[in-house]
Amino acid sequence: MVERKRADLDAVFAALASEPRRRMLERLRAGQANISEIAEPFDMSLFGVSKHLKVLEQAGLVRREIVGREHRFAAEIDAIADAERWMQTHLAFWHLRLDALDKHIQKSSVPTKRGKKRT
Amino acid sequence: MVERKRADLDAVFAALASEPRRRMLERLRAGQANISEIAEPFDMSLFGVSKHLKVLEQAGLVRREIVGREHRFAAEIDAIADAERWMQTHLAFWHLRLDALDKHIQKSSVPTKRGKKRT
DNA sequence: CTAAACATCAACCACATGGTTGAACGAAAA
DNA sequence: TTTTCGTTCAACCATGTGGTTGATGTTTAG
Repeated sequence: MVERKRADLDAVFAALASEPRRRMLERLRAGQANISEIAEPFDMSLFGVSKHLKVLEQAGLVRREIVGREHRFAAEIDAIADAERWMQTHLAFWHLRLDALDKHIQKSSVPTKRGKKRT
Repeated sequence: MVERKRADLDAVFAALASEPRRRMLERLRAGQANISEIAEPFDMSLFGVSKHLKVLEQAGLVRREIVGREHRFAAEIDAIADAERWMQTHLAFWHLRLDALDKHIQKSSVPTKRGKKRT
């Protein structure tokens, strides 16, 4: 197995909790880019963009490759996949519970007041 | 259509970017609970927990129902589903691109130096 | 060599976040 | 009514975040 370090969910979710950063990720879906290119559509200082990219990098959402005087960034998939897994699990448990509730409702649809509901 | 207001992704992701809050959500998968019950496993003041729950509530991740002197919380699914959708989309684009790259590699596996790669 | 391009650094500001405490308030139980 | 329970409020503190600027450092181009 690839000894990939488990993504820090706190960092991943925090990095995603910013519209500019999500847009930068979307930008990188089209291929790699350097900071100036990434900064282009934003009304923000270059250094501001650089800071955002550092957040994404530390969360493992992008990879930086320094080539001469430019820093080229590329989207990274594993971190986001980990976060997605947490959500999937959460949703799965949720649906399990809804199913259970459904069954419960069907059972107690008989109007005899026998079952004591705790809620 | 249910006129459900689009979840604010910033708020949802930010709310999820905290281990205590994720644990609280996990707790609520087992059913609703009031603040004291939710606070039980945490080494934190009641008011601290209350603040976390407010964050979850404002992100639309939980629903609060005031019953007498207690505030009962229940997990809410739509907001998380929205965030999950963003991730799904992101991953989908990613895989599309990987597929395209695969094809490109297969094409250019013939050693004639015809295709000009821009990267 | 000199100049331009790409990016960083340190310092700063304003504001949000995560946590505490002690006082207070409304509802329920005695 | 008095007490207790569940929770909020205001105030406070420390730290993190999002943004700026001006100076600096490297790499490439002229």
